[in-house]
Amino acid sequence: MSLAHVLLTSLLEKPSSGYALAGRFDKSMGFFWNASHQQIYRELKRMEENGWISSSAALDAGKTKKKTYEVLDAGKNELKQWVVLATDPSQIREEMAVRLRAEAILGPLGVDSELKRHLQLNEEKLNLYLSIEQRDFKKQAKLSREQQIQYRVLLLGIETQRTWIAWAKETLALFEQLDQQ
Amino acid sequence: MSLAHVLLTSLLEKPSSGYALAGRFDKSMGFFWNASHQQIYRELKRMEENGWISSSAALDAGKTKKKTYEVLDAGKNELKQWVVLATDPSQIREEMAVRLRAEAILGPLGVDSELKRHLQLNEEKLNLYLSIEQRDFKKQAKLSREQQIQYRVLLLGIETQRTWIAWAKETLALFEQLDQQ
DNA sequence: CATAAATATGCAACTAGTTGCATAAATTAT
DNA sequence: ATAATTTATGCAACTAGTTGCATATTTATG
Repeated sequence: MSLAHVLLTSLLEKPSSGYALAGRFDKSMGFFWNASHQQIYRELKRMEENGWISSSAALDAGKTKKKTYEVLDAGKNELKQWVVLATDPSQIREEMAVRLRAEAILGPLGVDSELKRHLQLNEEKLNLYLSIEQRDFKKQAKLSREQQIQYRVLLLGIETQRTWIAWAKETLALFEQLDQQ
Repeated sequence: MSLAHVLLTSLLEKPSSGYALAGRFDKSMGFFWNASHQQIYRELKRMEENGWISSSAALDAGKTKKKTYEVLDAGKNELKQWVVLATDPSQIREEMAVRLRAEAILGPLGVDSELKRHLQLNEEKLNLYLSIEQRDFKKQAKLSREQQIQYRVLLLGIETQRTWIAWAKETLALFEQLDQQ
């Protein structure tokens, strides 16, 4: 299981409530591993039972039911072990590839409209990544070890988006060409 | 659900037994959407109950319990609908990105060895894709509509691998540099 | 000041995916 | 001949992930 490890990493970066973690998943860690709030709450509960994290009433206690979670030593050790564990690369799930193969065999169905939509979404995502790059990594002259590694992670996102976008544009060009015949 | 649609596409490309589908998932469709044989058998059963596919004893019946599945009209219609359905791009799950962020925050743990191992695996995968490209798409002068689309799908795999490999090499270079300090 | 939106947590029921095991015939190797 | 491997299908139990709902406070908006 990895959601636990994602949450441990996120909590080490900044102790937070379940709600804050869920929010953060829309902007940062969630680019590479997403989860719904229900999944997060359930997992946090399990992790606390395991003794990996501890919860305490937040500073604004009384106002809301907010709990702040912190990583315990047992959680740190678990994460350290996991980081170097030999695991095979996780399976790719590229739905668009399957759709194209269905389009190839079942004749013109019009996947290109969905491809266009995804192209736009991915262009927006790339722009978001690029703005984070500007904000967090381009303004400073010197990056810390931590920042340099975090930048590498962001760059994987940037390069992956660029590749997908270029591929989608060429693929759309092919469909236009095929339609003209 | 999409496994059903992956199987429908695969069966349209070639009517097969569950075992053959599972085998094919290691070489072709499985590059973009993988499933275990248990999942495949269970899903085929459901699809038959839905009236999307029909099974018949294979030609070599008597020898084995093999069943050959074929796509029915209802299955074709289901697939046609699905292809143009507006769905958001599926979530990325890049475990290596999470590991790097854990490494960034918990100090040097040695992720680079696992990164190296994945780099090699991904180089092997790229070579496999390139050999398929040679075999299926580079030798012929003219490609059919179907083949041109299938080639686009393979190219997504090739470009994705190339991007990941280049990124991993640069990331390993960073770790070497960080280690020297 | 009322109401809409955001903050905050969680249960229950479901679907999808994984792991471990069981079975049996056919083919290949020793 | 017999042992090992490959072909072929499947159940049962589990873990992971999704969907729909329920609840309560706090803060912004008209």
